[in-house]
Amino acid sequence: MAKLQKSIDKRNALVKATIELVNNNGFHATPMSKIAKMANVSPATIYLYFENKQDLVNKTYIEVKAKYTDYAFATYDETVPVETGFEIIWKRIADFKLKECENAMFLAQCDNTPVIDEASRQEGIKHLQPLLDLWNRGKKEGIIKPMSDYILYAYAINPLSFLMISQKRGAFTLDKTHIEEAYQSAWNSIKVCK
Amino acid sequence: MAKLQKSIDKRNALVKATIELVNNNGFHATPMSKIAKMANVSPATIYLYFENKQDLVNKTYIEVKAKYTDYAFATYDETVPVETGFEIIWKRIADFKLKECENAMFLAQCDNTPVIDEASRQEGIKHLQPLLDLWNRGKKEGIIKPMSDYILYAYAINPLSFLMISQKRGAFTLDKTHIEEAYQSAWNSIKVCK
DNA sequence: CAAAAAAGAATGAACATTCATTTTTATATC
DNA sequence: GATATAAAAATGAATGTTCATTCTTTTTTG
Repeated sequence: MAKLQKSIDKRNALVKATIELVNNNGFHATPMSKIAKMANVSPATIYLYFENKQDLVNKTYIEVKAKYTDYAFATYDETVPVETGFEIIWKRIADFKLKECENAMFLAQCDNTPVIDEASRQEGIKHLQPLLDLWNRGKKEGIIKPMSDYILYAYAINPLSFLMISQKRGAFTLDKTHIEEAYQSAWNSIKVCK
Repeated sequence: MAKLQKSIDKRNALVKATIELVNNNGFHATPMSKIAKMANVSPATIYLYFENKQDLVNKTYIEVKAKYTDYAFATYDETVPVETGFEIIWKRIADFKLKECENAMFLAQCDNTPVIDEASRQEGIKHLQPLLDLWNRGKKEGIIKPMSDYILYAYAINPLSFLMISQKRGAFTLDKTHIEEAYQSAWNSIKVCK
């Protein structure tokens, strides 16, 4: 196998192990030695790819966040009507939270704790711009309530994180019907009522 | 001062210090020594009140959760109409998240990470029953959508956590108008549309 | 065979918890 | 009410472990 590919594989294995261990044990209980073991690598090797533990977690966060937004906007075309566009993006995000559960869990944990550098957090937010643009268009057209993007995100998108975590904890199961109900709730919370 | 009162004060100081340090640094970066220092107590003293670090965090979680639900339902009277009851509880919760920011932040962090024992988590959920009862009544009366309590909570209540965290991070400020907008979004997401 | 990558062992710091003493409190006695 | 004393509470200093990171050596690659 080519040297470069091997390096990429090793790096990916480290990122994957980090996600898995942090998800299951929390940041406080995932030592570098365990990450190394899970990635089949010596602890020292981690430091060839990352500066230190904080750097490893920051970079993992940014990469997962990028994966998330790439997925979210993959099928979105900004020429589409606002309501359609919102549904497309929303359903993709819901899909991501269901299918890429490990990645989504990791983001949820990072977004609610102080484990991530402020700089890396800012970096992660950037990629969300297409959704904010869509909302701005919706506001101008009088379709979406003229509220802060934070409130829109809190009601339209963030509830999915809560549902995903509940599902992961085994408290309840998120099926097709639930997703449809959730979508209606999301849309009802941000659309202008006629 | 009476001996008993002094003990209570010391225990409270420990709980308070735990909340503050975990909020600001995360669980992984709050050693017992710092908790002790902030509470003006010797590290050894912590072990007179709590079994170990895990126990300290679990107990802190349960106590804060109880404070949260006590506050939420303090002015609620279950004979009131569903919509009124929901508004009363919702506004109290919003109030709590704004005024008891430290406590609310701590809960948000615990609810999104694996730092809390499953048993303690279960214990914390119990106190939410009055809200679930209200929702059941609303469902029977055809006022509230017949959805899982998890979905209702995800849309009606959980967004406040996201808004509070955003506010704490300085990203935006939650004022009276925002709260009113948020309330409307919450209600719109769970009410049956006529 | 030289350079790069990886490894395992070593290092030193940080930490949770315990231990041996000291201090405080409550009670009993005068 | 003052004093003595036993029990309880609290302490600061160990203890032993775990951990992130580095160092030296070995292995792999081109």
